[in-house]
Amino acid sequence: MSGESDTTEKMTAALRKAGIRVTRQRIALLGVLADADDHPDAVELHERAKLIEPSVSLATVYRTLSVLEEGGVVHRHAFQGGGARFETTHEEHHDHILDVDTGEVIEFQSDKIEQLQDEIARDLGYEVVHHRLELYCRKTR
Amino acid sequence: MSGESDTTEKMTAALRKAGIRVTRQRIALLGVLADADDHPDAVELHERAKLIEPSVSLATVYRTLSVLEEGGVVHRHAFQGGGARFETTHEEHHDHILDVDTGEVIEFQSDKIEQLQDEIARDLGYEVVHHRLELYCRKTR
DNA sequence: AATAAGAATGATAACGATTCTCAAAGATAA
DNA sequence: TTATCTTTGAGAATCGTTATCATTCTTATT
Repeated sequence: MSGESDTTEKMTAALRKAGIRVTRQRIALLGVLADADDHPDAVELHERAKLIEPSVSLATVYRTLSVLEEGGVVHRHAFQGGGARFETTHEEHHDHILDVDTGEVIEFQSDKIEQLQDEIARDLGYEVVHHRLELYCRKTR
Repeated sequence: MSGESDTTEKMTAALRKAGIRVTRQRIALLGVLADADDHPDAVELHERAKLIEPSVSLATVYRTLSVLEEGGVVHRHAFQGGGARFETTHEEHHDHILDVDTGEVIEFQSDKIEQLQDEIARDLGYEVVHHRLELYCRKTR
């Protein structure tokens, strides 16, 4: 039996793997991110991280998010209104539907759209470095 | 022969048509927007408007841009990095390619992509209210 | 385990883009 | 022309985020 939680070990390993120095704050924040199945902003992540590691400051949350982003561990999204929101990098690329009434975020993926994007760019003499596709939607009921 | 410029008359008419009160500042800003073939931000629009009407303040530029947006006269875009950028509402809807090296903005339009978006949303029980599609690209040479 | 060197941290100031406040000036309709 | 209501300029305030800096912590090396 170890004194360290399973999550701590996992996050430590993940940080080392990404070549990022391991600190209590980073373990806490990465744990929070791994647990989140929504797309929280920095302030929300700060709230959650404080429950695990009360000393984390908002400045460190922002700094760590940038570090994790550079390390390819998280993605930053700048949806309309409010600040940036984050999610851990998982399997395949996806885009987002945003429910304009509830603020809920749904992920989707379409090879067809990706192909069309490449095609359009190519025809204009460009290649796509990255893109942003957000559908602001309302539930049809 | 009129003492008023042709542009002034046109902008005045456009404002009245949109049900927006006519002021010197608004005429100037709308004239600048109509002339712009790029996608300037508020500060840039302020610079240009001051050449026509030196008294315009940045606050009024922001206020007027919101009014014009509500009136459907201009569109506001929040591209990555920096502040919002604006363009007059012209003919058909379009999306944007952004040259990541030069900052240049190219417009494009694809019915196919629009259709696919609607389809994807529909399948998930949503209808698209509006969307954001930006391709961050590099010239292939 | 002790250490040295560099990196990360918390607190808070600073920042850029945008909005708000409020008294003064202006536009519109009667 | 007047009365009413809107818009304006100047600057303060706000929001999300980044920078500063002295202190604390990680890490690699003993």
